[in-house]
Amino acid sequence: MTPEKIIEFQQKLLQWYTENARILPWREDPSPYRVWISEIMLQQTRVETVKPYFERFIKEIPTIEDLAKLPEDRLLKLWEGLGYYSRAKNLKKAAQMIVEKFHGQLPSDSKSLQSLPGIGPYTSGAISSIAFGQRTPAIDGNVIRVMARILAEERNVDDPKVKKNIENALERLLPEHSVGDFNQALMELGATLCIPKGMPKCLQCPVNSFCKGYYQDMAQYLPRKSPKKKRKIEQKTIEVMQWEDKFALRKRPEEGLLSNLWEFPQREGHLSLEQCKKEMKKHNIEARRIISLPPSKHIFSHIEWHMIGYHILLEECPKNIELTWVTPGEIREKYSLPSAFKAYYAFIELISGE
DNA sequence: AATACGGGGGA
DNA sequence: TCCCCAGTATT
Repeated sequence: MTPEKIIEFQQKLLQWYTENARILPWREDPSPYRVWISEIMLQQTRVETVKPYFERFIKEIPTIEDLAKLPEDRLLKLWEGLGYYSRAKNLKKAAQMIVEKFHGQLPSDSKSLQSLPGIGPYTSGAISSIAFGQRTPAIDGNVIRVMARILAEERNVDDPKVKKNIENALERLLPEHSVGDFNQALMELGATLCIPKGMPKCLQCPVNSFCKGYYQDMAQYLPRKSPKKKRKIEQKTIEVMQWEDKFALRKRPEEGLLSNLWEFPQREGHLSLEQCKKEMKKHNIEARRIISLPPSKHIFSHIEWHMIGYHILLEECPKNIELTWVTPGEIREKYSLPSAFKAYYAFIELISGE
């Protein structure tokens, strides 16, 4: 593109953004802290999902210092249901580093930002451009799609070489001023017009005259990506153990899936009622009554849990150091229980009459 | 280069 | 059922 064309592209896109930008909580005051929190929450997560989490988070933890000293259990409770929980743990780690190494202020350049845990190539570019006005690209899934269509890039965009090519093309398009708006405009375009599914709304697009994919009538078939691999299926048996008005939870390990979150005790495989009774006896747990609960399925990005469950009513409280006994109300207020256990949590709320 | 890591919404 | 989402860290 000629320099004149580039200027025209920038103007068209920014003008469209001025008129069509959605009103979002993190846009009303794009301070570095708020932009940071929003960008972390928005990683692989839809805008509509993030909105309520963001508002609640900022209200309770308004500054980096507050975040740096926030207890992890409280942090995980605020993150409950949002997924990718290492984001929350990295957030606190990064806040402590910012207090220690950067005098409590987020650095403005993308290189320093990337030295903080949880901040990679996309997020560093987003923060430095949106919060600090630095001329850095912010390439997320939206931008990849928009650029692949503009360039009519038919190669696999999962290939780092192809991604680098898109980055180079985008660098040349970045304006000297309003870079944050420019980056957000590209993402907004991807989210509202240049959409991933269904027909892209090219007729409404402010930059369709620059789009090679549009002229070749190819936009809807781009970008091309590597095929996904299939999920592994795991069978689980969930034990909903009740003693008086309390239920047993245990804390998951520090590493791996759903680390440090709470769960109902579970065993590998689908145990029959008889096997379940046998397990109870083996651990010297006296059950008054065991009934089976409806099966439930939970889909992660890379695993499927196919769960069956048993409600196990106990005579006395077992002296198992692993287990923590809590009421449904306490779970709701204090314990971070992943969405995978929703069906069984709903059951205990139901039988507790809450 | 491939895999781990959540959860939900829409076709 | 599958894909995608304002991706990052680890292997």
